[in-house]
Amino acid sequence: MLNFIEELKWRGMLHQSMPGVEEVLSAGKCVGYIGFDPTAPSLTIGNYVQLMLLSMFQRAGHQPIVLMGGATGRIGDPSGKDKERELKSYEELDANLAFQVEQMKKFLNFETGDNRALLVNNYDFYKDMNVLDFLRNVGKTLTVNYMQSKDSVKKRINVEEGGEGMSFTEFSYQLLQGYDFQCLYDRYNCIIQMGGSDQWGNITSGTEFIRRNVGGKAYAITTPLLTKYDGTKFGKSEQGNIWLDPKMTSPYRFYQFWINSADADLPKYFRYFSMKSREEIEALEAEYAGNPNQLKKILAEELTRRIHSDEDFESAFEVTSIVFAKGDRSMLEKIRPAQFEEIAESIGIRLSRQILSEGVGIVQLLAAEGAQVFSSNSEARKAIINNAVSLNKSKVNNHELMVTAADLIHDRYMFIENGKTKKIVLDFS
RNA sequence: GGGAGUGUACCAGAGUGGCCAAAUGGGGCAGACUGUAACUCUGCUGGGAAACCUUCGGUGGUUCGAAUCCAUCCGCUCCCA
Repeated sequence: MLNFIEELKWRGMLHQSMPGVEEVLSAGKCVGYIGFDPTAPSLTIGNYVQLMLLSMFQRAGHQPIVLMGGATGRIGDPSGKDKERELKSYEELDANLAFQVEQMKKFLNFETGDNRALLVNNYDFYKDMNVLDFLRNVGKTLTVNYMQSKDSVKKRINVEEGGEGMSFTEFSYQLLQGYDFQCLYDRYNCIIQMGGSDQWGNITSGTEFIRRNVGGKAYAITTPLLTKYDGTKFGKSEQGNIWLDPKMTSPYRFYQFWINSADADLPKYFRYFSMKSREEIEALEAEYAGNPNQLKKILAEELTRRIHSDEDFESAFEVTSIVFAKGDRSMLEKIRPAQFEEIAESIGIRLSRQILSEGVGIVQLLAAEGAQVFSSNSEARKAIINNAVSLNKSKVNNHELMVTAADLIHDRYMFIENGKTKKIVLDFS
């Protein structure tokens, strides 16, 4: 069985922890939780780090609780945000929450064992509470002074340093999160809260709640904020966030995200995301020390298989090998129609055949509504003039080129590349 | 309630009557080099083939001409009460 803290340490996933956690954890089964606010209809690859944490916690024999922020999501966590946030509608939040819960089920064991994961919604803690109860039972716990001393609050309040101010609503967020912890402590004997390092302040508010209101002892553990080697935010690609929902980020794009990651980030990513053991990971790193691309492939494969499926990986892998192969139009012609269909499924965009009937300018085609390759004619033209665009594996060097049905592969597809990594199949079905 | 500021493109931020589609930096995209990496260098970064059109919080004015002046409204911040 895993030693939870040891595991976190060698993976570089331990940022801060309260003294005494190690002893408590090694003394036997503990209950711990991580909160997730339903701010989006899918979890992101960033949330996945927290799921890994819960998963390791579970594999170490402890019991994880997923706390869904039905209530806290309605408020908005100010941590790590330099601006007040737009509130989301209740409908949207409820829908998001349902989607995210579905995704969770894939990564934690909610079904069997005496340490099976529990799912709790903090809306249940508040739905029957009125304002006076809140002020007397929750608000009374912490002083404003204490709450103000938290980093996330200080940054926003200190105007000399560019703080933008903060509404009372967001200021109260830490009260909710603190009270959450207390409720879980009461109901499930939950004594550990985990989270990203930006959550430290909120988590320690929770341990204060438990100490003051029920005289208990609870602990905090945080992971370092995962960043890219250049210090920028992890988990965004050119096209935006990397979601776990295949409808929002296709398995192909998910696979490509890892293949495209920087060499310098790889060791860190491997330790954060791979379920492989320490021995396996260290062996792989030694074996492929001079070949980071191979390591990227191994990690990309593992994650695509786990987060999506074996079939999704096979498909993403195959599409990648075809689409990135060197060659010319004749090579595209050799691809079987059935296989082309699979490629189109990953990176295809459907267009009406009609626009080809009389021939269409390459610029107009690529900027066409629905083609989504470029957002305007001039953008498309500039890209072509910059030598960035290929049609059926050959560079387009004339922005007035007319495209006709003769340019179709298998009388149906066109293969467009913008730059080296952006590949699109136009599907004139 | 009183007072002082402030609002410019993805972000930061200059511009204070024409030379402004708007400096500069960051970010983004692309090209060269490579390995679908990084570094470096180069180009592009509102729309339009162009004439020209739309943009500097909103509206309405002044003017031959407004991001720039005036009025008014809205948002944000700070100080006093």
